Amino acid sequence: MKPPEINNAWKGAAACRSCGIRHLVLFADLREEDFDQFHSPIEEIHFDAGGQLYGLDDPADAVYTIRQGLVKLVQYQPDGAQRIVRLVRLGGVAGLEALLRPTYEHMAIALQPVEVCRIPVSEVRRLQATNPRVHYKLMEKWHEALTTADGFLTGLSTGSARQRLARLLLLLSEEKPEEPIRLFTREDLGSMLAVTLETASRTISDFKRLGALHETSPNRMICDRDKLSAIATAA
Amino acid sequence: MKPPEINNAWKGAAACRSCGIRHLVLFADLREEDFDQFHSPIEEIHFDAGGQLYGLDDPADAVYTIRQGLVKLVQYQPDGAQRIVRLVRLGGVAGLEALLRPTYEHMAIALQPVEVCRIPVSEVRRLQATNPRVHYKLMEKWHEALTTADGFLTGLSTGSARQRLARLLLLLSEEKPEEPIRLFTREDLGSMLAVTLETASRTISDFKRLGALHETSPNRMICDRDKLSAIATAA
DNA sequence: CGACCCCTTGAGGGCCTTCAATCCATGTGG
DNA sequence: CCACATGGATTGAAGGCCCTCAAGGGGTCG
Repeated sequence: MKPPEINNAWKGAAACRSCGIRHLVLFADLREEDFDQFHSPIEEIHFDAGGQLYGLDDPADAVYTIRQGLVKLVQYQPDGAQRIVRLVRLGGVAGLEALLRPTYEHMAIALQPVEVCRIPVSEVRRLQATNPRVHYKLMEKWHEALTTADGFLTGLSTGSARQRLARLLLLLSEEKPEEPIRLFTREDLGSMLAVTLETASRTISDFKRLGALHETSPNRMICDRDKLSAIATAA
Repeated sequence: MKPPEINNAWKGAAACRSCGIRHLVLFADLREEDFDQFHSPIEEIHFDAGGQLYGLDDPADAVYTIRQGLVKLVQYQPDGAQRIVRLVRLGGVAGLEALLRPTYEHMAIALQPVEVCRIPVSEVRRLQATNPRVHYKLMEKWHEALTTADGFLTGLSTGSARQRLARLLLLLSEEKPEEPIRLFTREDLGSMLAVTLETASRTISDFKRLGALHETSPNRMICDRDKLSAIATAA
């Protein structure tokens, strides 16, 4: 167990006013004077793949909006194994429980190089109290998280391992179907689909043989979404 | 397919002021004058087991707080099979998406005789805008739903069928460990644990033989929580 | 009493897990 | 520059758990 590298970097105060994805996140519709009211700094932070945004039971004093990359939310099963309960992508928010609880209820880890905005809870609380739109956006984010969780339950936790993996790949490739997707470790794949890493590996290999996946460079895959759809819904 | 019986009954306008579980639900901390502001009636409704609170894609114009009984939230899997994604119990809320979406995203069915309060969306919206405590309670309910979903993912969708069933039984018996719990159909059990109804049945029988379950009357079981815990965490 | 629904139990087979060995890329130290 | 250690990926073999198909049991209701 070597100590983790310095895998996050503070990139300076965020420029919320000119944020390119503001419409996706909490501060859509803020007015100029709202920005002037910020008391605590909103930071833009980079994490390398594997970097930890926050840990289980860490003091929860900020929520994180994802500007780029992919973050996994992990819980521990009764037997101590890990289970990935959600993925958070561009525009998504991690750590919403910080608004209600003193500590985080998951571990949040970057699956790819990630850019996030770290927003202190105090700011979110103040803004949602005064600004109904922030309040509405916040509820949308809760709903988003819940919808994702439901999707994991119906899509990624039922059916054969082949079907589950195919559905996950469809999910990962839906934004940019033409571009290759970065796949993560087989262990992560397994703990997302509730199968072993060996099964994940075998199934990936199988998909490559079938032509449903095409590996352009190590762990970068182009998805044949038609073939994957056929597998995902197969009897 | 016979048409469903008349299995719900309007029980009159709810007496929110004197509600025994008000501290659990959305209207904790309302003042007297808030109640006077109600425009649409809040109804108290009874459903028999099997009764449907709302269906998938129904127009969503109310949220439901559960006063008694157990409600399942059901989604359909890609192959058309049903999947129970959440259970809602005393104090829980079903249909929160009504605040954000025009239609419901699940089917909500009573697993037992159920008492609910049906609260029109318009009332919730108005109250949360003016009353920060309602707004806070609402967020708590979102969080509650998400926590339940996470529990389903980590506890009820991983491990062997034996472990999953044991965990579910622990969940169902945690409120009143001494009292027998009503078990639902093996099909529902299966679609909650992502196993077949036969496996659910076999495992129940097995638990009875082991003494982990004791059947007092048909489908009423007393749980030996120690034995179930041992099974739930077994290697 | 028979129809119906749900539960139970059996037998066979397939999928996935488990244990294990090998391969490959990377990085470290000699 | 190469040997070696390391961590992840791949593949094999054996076995067990769960699914599938099927038959029979028990309760309820017309």
